Amino acid sequence: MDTPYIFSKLKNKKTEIFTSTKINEIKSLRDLSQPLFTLRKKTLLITERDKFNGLYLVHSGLLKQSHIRKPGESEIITHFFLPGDIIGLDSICEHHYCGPVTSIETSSLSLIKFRNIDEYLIAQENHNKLLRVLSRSIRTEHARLWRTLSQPSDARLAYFLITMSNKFSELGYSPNAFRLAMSRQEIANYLCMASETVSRIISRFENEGLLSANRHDYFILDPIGLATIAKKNRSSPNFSG
Amino acid sequence: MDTPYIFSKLKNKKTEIFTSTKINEIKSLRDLSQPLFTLRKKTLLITERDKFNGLYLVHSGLLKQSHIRKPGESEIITHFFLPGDIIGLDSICEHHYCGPVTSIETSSLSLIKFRNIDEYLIAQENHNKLLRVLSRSIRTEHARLWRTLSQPSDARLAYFLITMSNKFSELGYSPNAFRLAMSRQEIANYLCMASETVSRIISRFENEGLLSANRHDYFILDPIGLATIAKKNRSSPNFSG
DNA sequence: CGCTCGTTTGAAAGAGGTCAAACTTGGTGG
DNA sequence: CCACCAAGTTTGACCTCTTTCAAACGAGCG
Repeated sequence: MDTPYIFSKLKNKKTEIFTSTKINEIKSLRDLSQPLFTLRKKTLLITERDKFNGLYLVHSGLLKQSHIRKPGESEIITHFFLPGDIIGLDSICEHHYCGPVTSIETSSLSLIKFRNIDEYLIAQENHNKLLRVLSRSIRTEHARLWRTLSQPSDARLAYFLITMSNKFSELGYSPNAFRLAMSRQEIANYLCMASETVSRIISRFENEGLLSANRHDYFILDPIGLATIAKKNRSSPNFSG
Repeated sequence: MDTPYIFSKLKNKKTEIFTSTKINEIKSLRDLSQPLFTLRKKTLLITERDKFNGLYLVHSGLLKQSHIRKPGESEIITHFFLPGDIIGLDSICEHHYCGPVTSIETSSLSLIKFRNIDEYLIAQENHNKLLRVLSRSIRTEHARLWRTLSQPSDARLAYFLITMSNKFSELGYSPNAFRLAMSRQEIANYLCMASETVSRIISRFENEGLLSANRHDYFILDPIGLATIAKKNRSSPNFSG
């Protein structure tokens, strides 16, 4: 199947709408941030040696955070940051960021500067916002990692695609037709699998009529079927629901 | 090898010392908490339906938090809580706790009540403490899960034992001789492996002279060798350091 | 003393990783 | 405009690790 017509739309859509109820707190954080700036693709935003100086709010584009590995080793990707995501939550009150952050495609961001956390957060209101965001972040990250950890690779990938789909949906895009700028290798590193496995499973999904994938363009044909695979897990093959 | 002499000491040691510099913030949080209470072994502290009403500070004993699974499925253990740990960090500003929390052995705890988070956290000081604890918790949990996720099972188990060793060391106990009240099955669920695999790897470690394990009592004979196994990973067999 | 539950050990099967080769695509230069 | 090159992707064969199934073992408890 060729690239669906909707992809051409997606590629040009540059809006930065924050429509999700989930990110209400972020909206107000955005008001406190510095002006937008643009980062060209494959550019380092944060190096491993940068000191923590604030949170970055992603307005458009895609970035990744990775762990430092020895040369020759495959990189470990800990986060993909999409529009609406916040970079640096795990580094508040620490001296340095967790790992280098690189843009995968051209992205626009704004900085919420933290010269001194105590100085910045004088308003009780800001404190509470931040607490909420942090606590939610712990929960969702933990849930995501546990899902990844405890499930076979097809379920991991299906869950990843559904998560992406939901994110795009929240941002006002189509949940079933989207472009993922990251490579297969990067998806594999994010999900802790070999890139060959990602390829194989995508091929299998295509054969089963669940989705259509052409390089960076994905088209989910059977969201329910995909969700069924994402929910299945090792210890309960006869899953019901 | 028989149970080393030190175990008898450990079993009777009921102190609740918080000597770690890592948990300075917790110390002061403790001052704000309600009196101690005791929970008998294998007792539910938090059910899946309990509404969030505060953080629990563990003074002694051992508890586990799990995820709700359908009957017949093996449980997923997301956390073990040792003395000095805080239960509920991922549930601040949420309505419910993440999953049921059960004591594995007799434990003593205190509650830091949060009738209303805004009411409780009037003092800026408390806010900052909590921010620090939360941010650190995101980072350490993330690191732990990534380690678990990306490494073979022997490295997972070695890392788990080292983590336990460090925790006991921080609490003022011996780092090389300790009692873990959880069963093999529970360790396996925590590390996302089959309990048989845990058994096999422990046997292997014993044969290799790395440790001696007798039911719930563990005696680390070669901490450096264990650390080497914990650090090795899939993509770099020729690890150096 | 015998029961039960957790643990250990063995054998077989399956999932995923590694290695290697073929293929596709986008960019470059003639 | 076309040929070529480099990088990413796909596919196949093989191998290793882990799980699963099954049975034996051991300790604690009535």
